[in-house]
Amino acid sequence: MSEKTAIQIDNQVGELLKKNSLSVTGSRKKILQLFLEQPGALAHGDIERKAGEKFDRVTVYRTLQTFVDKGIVHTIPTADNSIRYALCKDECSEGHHHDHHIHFVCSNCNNTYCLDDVVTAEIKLPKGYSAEHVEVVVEGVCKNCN
Amino acid sequence: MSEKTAIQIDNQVGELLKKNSLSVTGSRKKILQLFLEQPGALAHGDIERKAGEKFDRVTVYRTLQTFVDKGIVHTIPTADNSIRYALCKDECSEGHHHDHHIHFVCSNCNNTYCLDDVVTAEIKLPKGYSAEHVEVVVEGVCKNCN
DNA sequence: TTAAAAAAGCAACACTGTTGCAAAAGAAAG
DNA sequence: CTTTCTTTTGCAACAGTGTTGCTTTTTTAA
Ligand SMILES: [Mn+2]
Ligand SMILES: [Mn+2]
Ligand SMILES: [Zn+2]
Ligand SMILES: [Zn+2]
Repeated sequence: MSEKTAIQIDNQVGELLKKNSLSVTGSRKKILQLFLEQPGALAHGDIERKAGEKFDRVTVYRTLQTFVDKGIVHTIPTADNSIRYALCKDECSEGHHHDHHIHFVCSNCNNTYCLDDVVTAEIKLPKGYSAEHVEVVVEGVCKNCN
Repeated sequence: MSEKTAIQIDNQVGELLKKNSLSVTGSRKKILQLFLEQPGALAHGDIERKAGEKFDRVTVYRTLQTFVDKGIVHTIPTADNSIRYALCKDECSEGHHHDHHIHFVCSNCNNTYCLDDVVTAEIKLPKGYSAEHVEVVVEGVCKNCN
């Protein structure tokens, strides 16, 4: 599959917003575009740098929070304490994320990837503990840097 | 095994500091005590609240950083982007942490535990990716809250 | 086109973490 | 125990991050 065209991305952006009953505004289109035109995850800072000249810092925060609430993006915790955001797959619905994939942070290029196809073995917890959610973050060297 | 006495903890604190060639100071003793007299992990805020009336905020930051550098404590990333700190096992040496255990965050009491005995299966990454470090954080209900 | 609802921008603020520097405390030696 | 040297602490100032209340602007829907 080749690179997506600007038109294709634009259509996808509109669809995504409508599907989630969100009004179509400049900041939402711009930020969603950023996610769609590249494969990895974005830190808040990245987004602010790329969209922030045009939009207020507060708007970026509120837009991302809206996307998380609606199940359009999900957050990825990292060791350096900076939240990353990545697009959810279609199955995520409002207030209920289904992202059970693991995340990979490249120590070289610092990009973060959702590895959707990696299956993780069930974890046997000690007696008395019950799991609700498991978060796996792998740090290493990515495909492009290897 | 019963609860540790104040004397026991005090001895342990002294030993730990000497073993790592750190001078024995009020803040280091106090903060190390906090870790030793309870099983879970501590957020920076916790420590600041419990030790901060006596010590400056900056001192707490610097003390924790020193402990991390020396391999006395290790950090635990969490979904809410607040770093937790927990005591390392004996094998950790300066600049080289060996904590390959998983971490458990209770969604009820909000305590964080190191689960040293849980073994995690090897993760099969896609071609081209190589792992250096794997971080597993399980969220659920802990032994005390179940 | 208009009215109602939602979002954006702005200012102000709280919280977190960092740095430089002077004062205080600790370690080592005599 | 006292002196000297080294390390740590406290303080002040600051940068970065995220939040809130309120007003203006934009979007939506009738
Ligand atoms: Mn993901
Ligand atoms: Mn641990
Ligand atoms: Zn890379
Ligand atoms: Zn609990």
